[in-house]
Amino acid sequence: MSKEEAIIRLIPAFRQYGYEGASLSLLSKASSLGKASLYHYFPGGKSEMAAAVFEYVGNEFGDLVLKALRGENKPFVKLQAACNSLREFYDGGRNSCFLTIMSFGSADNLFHEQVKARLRQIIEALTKVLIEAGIEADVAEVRSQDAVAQIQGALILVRILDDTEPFNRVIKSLPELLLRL
Amino acid sequence: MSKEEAIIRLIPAFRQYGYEGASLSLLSKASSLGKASLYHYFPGGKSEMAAAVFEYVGNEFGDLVLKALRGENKPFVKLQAACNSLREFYDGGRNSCFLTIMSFGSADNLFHEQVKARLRQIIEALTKVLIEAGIEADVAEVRSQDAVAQIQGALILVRILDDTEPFNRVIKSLPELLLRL
DNA sequence: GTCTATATAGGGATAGAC
DNA sequence: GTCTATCCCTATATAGAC
Repeated sequence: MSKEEAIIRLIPAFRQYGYEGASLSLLSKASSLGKASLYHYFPGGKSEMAAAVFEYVGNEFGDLVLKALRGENKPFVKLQAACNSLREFYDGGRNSCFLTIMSFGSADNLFHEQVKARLRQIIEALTKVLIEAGIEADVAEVRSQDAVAQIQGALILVRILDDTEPFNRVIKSLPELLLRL
Repeated sequence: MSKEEAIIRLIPAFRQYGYEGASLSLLSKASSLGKASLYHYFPGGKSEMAAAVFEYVGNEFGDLVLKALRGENKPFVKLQAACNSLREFYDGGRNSCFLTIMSFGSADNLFHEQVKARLRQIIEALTKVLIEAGIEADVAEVRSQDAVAQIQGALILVRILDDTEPFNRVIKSLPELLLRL
């Protein structure tokens, strides 16, 4: 098994149980690897596993969502593409966001700066598209922040209410909401 | 020390570290009570402590925020009052929401239904005010959900970005956003 | 690279004195 | 009602065989 494969198998465990909740026995089961094997790939232990997962998922997000925001298409088209990618990335709202997961408990102590950097990157990419669309810079920034908050909040509602509708609704309305006059 | 006092002292610990992250040693320090004393007040152990905290905070929210949504004032006035209470309740965005905290890891297994009930209660109370204001029922419900999501998301942004502005902005714009035509 | 077995620390929880 | 001391279990992490 490759390290990448190991990381991929760890993702759902951290996603569902959070950093503290994902015990090594649990991670071992989830990956079908003995504890010692996990330590072979991640000598730094659990925190290194979480860091690897966080980085991997972050890159995935970059390739899938942020990529859609770059390029030469019209802003509205790019936003629509990004929203489709978002739906895929979050599995229609069923996946929790790692930024949220990593912002609690001791994970926050360990990863605060990295999480902050990722979030800023997302907001910045979104802001750029809005500016392209002719929206004033400071309005664009605020609106991007609000959009990200809306998504994060929707993901929480989905978890709690056992209903993916809040997420789908947000995703559907997002491009127009962002580009409103 | 009364049980209520014990609960009050436990609140910040659970808020900051989450359910799994709040170890008994930590809870013991936070409350200035020995572990055995904690078990005197909460024979059911940590889960009972969390349940008590969750209930207490929920009641606090009811007395402070939901109360503002009842009564005879005009909808817009009630929403403004509720937003002021929200700002107080979340300490300007510095407090995380217990609904979010309790929706991860094993806390989710333990408290899922209670968390869901609380969230529904909040959405319902909000929806009722919007209906009073003449908004159609299904629009009102959707808009209430979105508002709650916006707040939850803003609280996450605040945590991650170390900046309370996203929360304050949402709170400020919420009454008009909810009652827009 | 993966396993079994084990070391060590910290977790939740209890007993019993005061 | 609060403490000290302690129990048992699980958690993280490591050793060493294959």
